[in-house]
Amino acid sequence: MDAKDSIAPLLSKPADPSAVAPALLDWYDRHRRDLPWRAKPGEAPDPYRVWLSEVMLQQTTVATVRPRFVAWTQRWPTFADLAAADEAEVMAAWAGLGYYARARNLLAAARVIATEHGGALPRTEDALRQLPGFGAYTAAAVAAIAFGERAVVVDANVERVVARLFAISTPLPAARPAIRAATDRITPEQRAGDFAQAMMDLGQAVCTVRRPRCLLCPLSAHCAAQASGESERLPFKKAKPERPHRYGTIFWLTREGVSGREVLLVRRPDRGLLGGMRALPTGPWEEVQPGLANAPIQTDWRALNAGASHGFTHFTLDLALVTGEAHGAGEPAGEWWPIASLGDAGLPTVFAKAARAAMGMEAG
DNA sequence: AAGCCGTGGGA
DNA sequence: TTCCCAAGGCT
Repeated sequence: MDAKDSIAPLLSKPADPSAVAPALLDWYDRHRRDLPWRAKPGEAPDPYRVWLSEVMLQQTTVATVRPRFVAWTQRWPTFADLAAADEAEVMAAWAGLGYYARARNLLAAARVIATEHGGALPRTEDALRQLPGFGAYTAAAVAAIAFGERAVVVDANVERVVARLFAISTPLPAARPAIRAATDRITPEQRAGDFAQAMMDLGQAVCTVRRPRCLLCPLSAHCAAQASGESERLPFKKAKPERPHRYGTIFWLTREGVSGREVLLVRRPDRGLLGGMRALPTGPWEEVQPGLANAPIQTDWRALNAGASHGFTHFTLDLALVTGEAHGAGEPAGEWWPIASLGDAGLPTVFAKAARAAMGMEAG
């Protein structure tokens, strides 16, 4: 080995980018995870299942997705089944998974696929990119994993692995163009789908955010960050703004229905936070507690010594809980839902929490 | 382009 | 407790 070879890792790049994919694919063939949406070796992938898994896994952990994926594919096993589904049922089936625009886009895309693509996904990245819910990542991932196209797949795992492999010290998100270019350099012509999944498995199990297991890494010999001892510090990230606090009121409005107690639910507007989801009525969410503003009806509201606190991505919400009994005059907007089967309403987590609190108070 | 958009788990 | 983060997309 001459001097040039020995300092190569210090030049902020793998000595030989073309050596990365073979080493990684060899590791993947021995350590790949067995996942419900993943084709077994030698099996043809099912594009519907690949697509659904990619959407469910956006910003969502494998542990959370696994049971939801199984339940979903039992209920809607194909594009055609999903395209024919009722929107309210689809939204309720997504309840608790978060980022609810994903569910709306999933259904919208299934219907476009049924009506304009003969019931099958297009194979190319560019064509996939035109469908609702397909951004740069998902289009590349589906093209590569479902159809074997050579696409450059970059998710948060790949960003981390590649930032370390090439010791890219520009903070995210400014580093994205450089990271994508570097990923392009190590993506193989063959098995691009396995390569992408291998990078993600590696990022999940070995090249982790904290305490990366560099001793177990099949790429350590090629890794610039490993050579310079800065694996755990990369990638750098721009600091995030601090999360503000907001306050609101939940109105737990009940009545005696034909088959037991019922509570008033509303449907949130299609766009915005928790868009299109069933919900408990709330007033505005503001920096100061808004009290009984925008109550669904005028009645004798009673404050409960309970509420719900919930962290969203960009603010924390504290909801006070008030209860009231519907009187005869004036029917409020919304739907009356049997309290005994509230679990079937498909409430987002913040409202499920509040409902539990309200029922606990009433039972106690 | 940067802010909006959920949730649950790990440290 | 609090903070960070995960197979991102949309505007």
